[in-house]
Amino acid sequence: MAVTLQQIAEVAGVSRGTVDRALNNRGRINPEVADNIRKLANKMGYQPNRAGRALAMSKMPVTIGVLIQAAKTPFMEGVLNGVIEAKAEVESLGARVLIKTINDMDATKAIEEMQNLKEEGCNGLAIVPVDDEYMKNMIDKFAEEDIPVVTFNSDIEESKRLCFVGQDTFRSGKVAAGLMAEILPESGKVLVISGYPTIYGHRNRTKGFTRELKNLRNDIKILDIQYAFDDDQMAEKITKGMISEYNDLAGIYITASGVHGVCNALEEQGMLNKIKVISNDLTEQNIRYLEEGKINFLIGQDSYEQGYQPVMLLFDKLFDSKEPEKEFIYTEIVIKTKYNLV
Amino acid sequence: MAVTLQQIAEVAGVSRGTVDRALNNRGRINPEVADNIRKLANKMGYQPNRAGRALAMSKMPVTIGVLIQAAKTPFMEGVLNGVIEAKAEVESLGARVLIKTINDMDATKAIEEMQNLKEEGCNGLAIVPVDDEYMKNMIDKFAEEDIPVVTFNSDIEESKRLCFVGQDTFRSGKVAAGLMAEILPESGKVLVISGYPTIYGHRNRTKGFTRELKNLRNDIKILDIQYAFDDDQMAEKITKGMISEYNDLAGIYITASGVHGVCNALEEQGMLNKIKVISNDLTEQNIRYLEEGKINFLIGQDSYEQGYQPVMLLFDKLFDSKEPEKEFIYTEIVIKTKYNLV
DNA sequence: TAACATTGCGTTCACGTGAACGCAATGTTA
DNA sequence: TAACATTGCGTTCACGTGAACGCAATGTTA
Repeated sequence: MAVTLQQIAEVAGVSRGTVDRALNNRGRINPEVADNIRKLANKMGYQPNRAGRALAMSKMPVTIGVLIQAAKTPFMEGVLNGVIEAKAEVESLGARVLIKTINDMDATKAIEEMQNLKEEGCNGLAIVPVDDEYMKNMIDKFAEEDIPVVTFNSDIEESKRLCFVGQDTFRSGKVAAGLMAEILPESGKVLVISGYPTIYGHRNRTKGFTRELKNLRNDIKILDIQYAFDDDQMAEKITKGMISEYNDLAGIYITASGVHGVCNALEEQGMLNKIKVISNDLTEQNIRYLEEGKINFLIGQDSYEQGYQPVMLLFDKLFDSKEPEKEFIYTEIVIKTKYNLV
Repeated sequence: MAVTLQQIAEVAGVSRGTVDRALNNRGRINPEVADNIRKLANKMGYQPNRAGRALAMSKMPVTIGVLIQAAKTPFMEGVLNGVIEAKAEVESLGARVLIKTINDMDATKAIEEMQNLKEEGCNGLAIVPVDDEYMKNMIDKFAEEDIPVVTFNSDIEESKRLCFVGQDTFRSGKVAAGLMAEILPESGKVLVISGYPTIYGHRNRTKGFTRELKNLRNDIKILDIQYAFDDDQMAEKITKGMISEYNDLAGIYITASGVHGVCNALEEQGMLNKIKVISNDLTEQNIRYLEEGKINFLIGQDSYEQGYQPVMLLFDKLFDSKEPEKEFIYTEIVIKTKYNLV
């Protein structure tokens, strides 16, 4: 049977209140007495009973805010599912979770909503940040006021956020390279199409991909990285250009949006299935192309965990004073073919 | 703020006890009154507070038994981690989890341990069953005594178990076929090595694999299925035989143990990297071969979920009277290369 | 030295629930 | 009709915890 505060109090010969003060560092206690009690609690294997704590804290419930884009992509739906599941779980323990969706993650709007959430009583915040100086300052301000902020999906490393939950994008690029190396024929050229080079994740993916592919296949030449800025028409134009320039083009890796344009180009030039295509993100369109066999692999993120974890990390911190184990909590890198979707 | 029994009682103009009787179907209540209260509770969005329930039930705690092999494979460690995590979670709500490991899942021994667990007060059981008539009867007996049994990893479909948590093995075979189709060269032969044909999972994997590969690649000939009975030497002998018989052998799919034998054969005959190898299960040895590039893909199971889910399903059933959503709860089919291990 | 603050403890209240008990009104049996 | 059972409710207790309060002993300030 589990050890309770009362049992510790009896063994220590003090009252329950004193044990409480000792274990929760509330002060107003003789340091020696506190130390003894802590040692005793440790020896007896005391673990606070969550149910008791939850009831006692229901007067001042832990309140977690979640600020998230409203975008209706399968990825975002997965994230939202994770958030909702976590919400149900912590709410059954008396906590509150306020979910705010905004249409586009514009920094000014987001900062405004952060302020609103604070005024609604949030003592912890999970947010998909944008790379913006004011947003960083806002996160730091929250942290200084002892309102921990967890970033997820994207990150501002220099900020005082508690931790980050998301993908290791460099490694994601390496996974793509490993797959490409498996399916490429003997010799040939590979095209890398990146999104905005200013976006950290895109830069990292291309870096991981090119480095590892060079390692694995010295019979393959990687063409200069092309930037399509998440634009399908641009991606299509680039692809067409490369196909006509290099008749031994064997593979294309796209770090971001633009798959539609690439597939259009391949189809028009009759190169579908001849040129291997690997991309990231389980968007609806990407999934359709995967099912149709127009692209070979998708590298996905565990969207559910990216929603679930931030809420839970904040709850553990605010409810149990439990710090996250790591600063970077990387979600699994998922390889998807048409056979293991869902 | 969350709705409580007390609030419902006030609105309904009855006492809290009456609401409790209505919502938990305890009888001793006017059916009309009960019906009204249930409707009201629904309308008010009542969700029982887990913390309150947990405290109230701490006199007769929910007790969950887990019966599991002691094998020290990475897979089993993952399962055990999942069980341990779930244990911590439900114990913090006052429940108890008794974990029993046995060295080999011998039916007689397992049945004995099931009996022991029942005598120790288990009111729910998670078990990796073996295909055995007596075991099936024991599971049925438990079910009849209102002790729900969840099977995981393997299953006895005909039994009265609550549900099964594990892999869809047929689909797992199809995933392997999809990968094989991607990496095989133009034309050639593929060898399928199965474990014991009597084991449901092995049969299903070969079936899924052969059917789908035939679909995808009519330039590829699939050789007659060979049985290595999870034996490395047998697998090695088969592989050597096939290599010398067919000089266009291009791929090998192994449903079970025997990868070591296959790799030995390939190495001796200088065919490493020339013949593609795909197998199942993230054993230590398999992972090493994957890292060394001797095998191309591993199809893995989500071991953690296979330990975590059964305990949670039983807890939800026993604590919240919540039935599992499905009879078959399939864990994700994971594609592993050396780049997305862990 | 009087007035007040701090230290170091014990005690009480409240949180929401399930189980057990109480008890009047009504039904059933011999 | 007396003795007992059942129905239909209300009431109380207990679970473990955090916060607030109480209060004597000791320290600090003017």
